Amino acid sequence: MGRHREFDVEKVLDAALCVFWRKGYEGASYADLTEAAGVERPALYSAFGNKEALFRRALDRYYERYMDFIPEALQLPTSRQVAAHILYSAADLHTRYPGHTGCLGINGVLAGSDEAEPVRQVLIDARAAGEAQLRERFERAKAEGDLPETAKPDALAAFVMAVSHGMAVQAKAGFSREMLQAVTEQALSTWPTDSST
Amino acid sequence: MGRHREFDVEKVLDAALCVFWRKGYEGASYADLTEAAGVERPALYSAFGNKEALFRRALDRYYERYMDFIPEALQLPTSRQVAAHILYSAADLHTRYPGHTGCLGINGVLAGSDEAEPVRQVLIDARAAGEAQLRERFERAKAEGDLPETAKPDALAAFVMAVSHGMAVQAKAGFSREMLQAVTEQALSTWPTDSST
DNA sequence: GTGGTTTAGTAATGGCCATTATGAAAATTT
DNA sequence: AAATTTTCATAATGGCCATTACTAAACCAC
Repeated sequence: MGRHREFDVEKVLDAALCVFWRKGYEGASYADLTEAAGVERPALYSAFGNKEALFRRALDRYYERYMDFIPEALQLPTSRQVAAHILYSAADLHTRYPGHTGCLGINGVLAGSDEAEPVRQVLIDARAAGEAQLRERFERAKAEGDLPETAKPDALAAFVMAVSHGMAVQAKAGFSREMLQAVTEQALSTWPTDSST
Repeated sequence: MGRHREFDVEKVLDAALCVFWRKGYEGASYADLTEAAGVERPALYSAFGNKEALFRRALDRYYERYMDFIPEALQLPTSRQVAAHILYSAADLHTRYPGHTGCLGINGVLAGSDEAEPVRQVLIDARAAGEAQLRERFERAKAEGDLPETAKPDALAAFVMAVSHGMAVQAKAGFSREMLQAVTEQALSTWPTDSST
């Protein structure tokens, strides 16, 4: 019973996601969000709670819809393919939409006022979770002989993430996709090979 | 004639630099700045102008005092030493001060409200200038035979900067210096060498 | 010491911010 | 159709923001 919701929650979430992607958490105001979503302020509050909750929902959606290349990559047969898929996909994602370049997780709250600390922590945790998955995948690769005994899975995972994050920063600075692909190729040229093969 | 200034401009600038480093441009309020500097609001305005001008002064100081490893690196004899010096120095700088990790230029304004656009552009330009110097250095290395004919100086410069920026992000997420050094080693592991030597 | 000039510090100003009170409108239930 | 419940939209609220009048104090030249 009661009145029906007149807007599409998913569409509003997509609109909010784009605004946060472009302006970051603190840089995005409710004026920006309502304009992008075409929905009045109180509707956003009643549907999502406060700004932090809205950002978290947008972040979840970001991982679902745009970071799906991570689980894809983890299932590839060799560690090199895993790294290559992640880096090429990141280069693509960070330059795909001229309106919001770079990475939501990084643009979101690298720095900001103390009030944004909880949000910052959420993003740090999300990054750490991704990196942990990658490290485990590389540990498996080492056990399987795909990576040499001398390989350090934690360093390799951190390296792949660092290059990906660095490309996100560069994308925000206006780098072309081709340049980011060249960066990816240079990064992959350092990939260790199993010397016994 | 007239009254003397009672505070040390350099010290105030250092204090402001630290605040911007930690909180970014928009995240730093005048309440933060005056508290850190121990100087009242109007004194900051009369000495530096507005917030943007203060940030620019702090940024200049940042390059002078903390990014001096870039000109140092450019004078080293081989391209590999150049890259190594930059990456190790960045790993060190980004983790040197627990209170303000990462890089001022990146924490500053990766994303934010539209009002911060001019500041964002200043940082983009500063990054681009550094990268251009690096590219020119690698072009020289290629001409000197230190890098092979197949090497792409622009891609190598972008790669070094990407790894450095990525490490800055990771430092902000709490990575240890040791981990960043491992990332650096991985990045340097296949620096192109002149095959004719 | 006095006049002119620069700085210091208090306290204001207007604007934007996230959040919400209030009441009208719409839909479901009885 | 009447009662109830939920959403919608206007407009308010209090807080923090960058910026600045304004007054008092400190210094220099004469």
